Amino acid sequence: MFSENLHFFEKLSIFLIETKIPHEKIKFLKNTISLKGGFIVTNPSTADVILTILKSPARISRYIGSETRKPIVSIEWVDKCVSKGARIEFVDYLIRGIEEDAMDWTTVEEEEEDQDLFDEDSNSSSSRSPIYTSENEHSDDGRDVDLDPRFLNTSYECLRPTPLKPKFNAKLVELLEVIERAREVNDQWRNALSYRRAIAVLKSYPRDIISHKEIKKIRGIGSKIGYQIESYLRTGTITEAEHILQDKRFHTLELFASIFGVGFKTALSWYRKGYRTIEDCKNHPNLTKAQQLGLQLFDDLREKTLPQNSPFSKRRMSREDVEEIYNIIKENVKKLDPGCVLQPVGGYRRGKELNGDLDLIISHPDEERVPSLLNDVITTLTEGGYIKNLLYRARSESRTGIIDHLEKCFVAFLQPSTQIKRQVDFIIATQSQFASALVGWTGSRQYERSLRRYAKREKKMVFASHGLFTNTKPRILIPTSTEREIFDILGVPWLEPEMRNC
DNA sequence: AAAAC
Repeated sequence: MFSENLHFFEKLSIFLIETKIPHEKIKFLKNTISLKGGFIVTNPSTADVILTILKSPARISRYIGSETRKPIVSIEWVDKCVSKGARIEFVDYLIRGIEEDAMDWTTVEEEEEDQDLFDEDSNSSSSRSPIYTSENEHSDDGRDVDLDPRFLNTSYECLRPTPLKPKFNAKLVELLEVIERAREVNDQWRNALSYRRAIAVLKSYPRDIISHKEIKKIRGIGSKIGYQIESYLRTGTITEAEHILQDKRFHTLELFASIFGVGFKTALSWYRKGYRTIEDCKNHPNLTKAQQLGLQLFDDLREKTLPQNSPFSKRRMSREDVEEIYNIIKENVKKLDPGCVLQPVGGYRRGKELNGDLDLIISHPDEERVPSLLNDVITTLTEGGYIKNLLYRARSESRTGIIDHLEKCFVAFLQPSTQIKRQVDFIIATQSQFASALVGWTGSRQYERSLRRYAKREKKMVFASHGLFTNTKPRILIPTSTEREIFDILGVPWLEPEMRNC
């Protein structure tokens, strides 16, 4: 005879930790709470209950400070109340009850030490609670689906093949890439990394994701991205990605960061100064040497970080463009010294159709010849009228401002057929460095990241583009002569360059 | 801070 209690949150004051909850979901929670008679408070000490999606006590304590006398409850509790039409007990949703001792949870913060290495948004699949329950309990994407057995569920991307163009989940990958770029351009690299890793999973997954239950079993996809994927499965899109694509600020930041010599921090600071166009940037008072060149050559080199479908990137190189340039360089370098060994690397070697630059390793069997090699190559190609500008140069002996210990030079190279200046990166390696330079400069960025992490954590070795070392006090070089040998020593499966596109 | 994978 009782009708449903429509105000089952009556007089309940709630403090909501919004961190890691997708915007949509926050809106839904706030709406539901006030609709059902509850209210949101901005101070945890005035709340009856604290709602969160977070699971790490150390993490939660950052948002509620020393407040330990309140129950902390998972946001799923709200979903459950809605579906039951009544306020239900906290018990099954308690992250921390009131009686519990505050001691064990204001302590440890060590989980963060591996920041570069571990995705803050990831979790081990076993310890995960079912947080993906949507407001729509009857959506048909909720089937419990096992992971595809062909998929290697690991957080090391270098252990599984990742093709350049995913056969599955392509639209989803595209949307998540938008969000990843937005994070990157906003200088949230840790968060961008979370997306990067989720994208890598989806690109290597051997079939379309069909259920959010499937997603939560995958290592490397945490709660927030899991939610976004769930909403993608329901609606066919991710609203945040759609919003980003409409956002002028995002496009401007991407444009600025695509200037050679301008990174995300500078792009942000210029945007905050009110700059909106490339012309605005040109008037900036103290441009660095690199930025002056980047702006001067902007129309030639504009493709640095811009994705293929960006309105600003029309000048990426086809494989034929790259080959034209490569053949010219090869001819001239061989004429200079027939002993030189040339090896194109980077995205071109991984099979990319459209490339922003050409990365080229040059080596020589004679160690004595190597130190003068780069100068000679640059001189020859400059005299030949090909190299028009030097963009960046790093000598192996300089200790600061060096990407790795290999000598290298980035130049603007005039492509004869198009008369467009293209970026060519020369990397010099001795014969003993050649194999690791090959592995290190073929990429992808994410592949290299996971390879180094795997070497360090699983094998107690340090992999760098100039060599493989033991991870000991004085590092000891482990000699390698081929790419396969490096893979064997590290114990990672051999992957063709085309399968390192994570 | 930026250049690279």
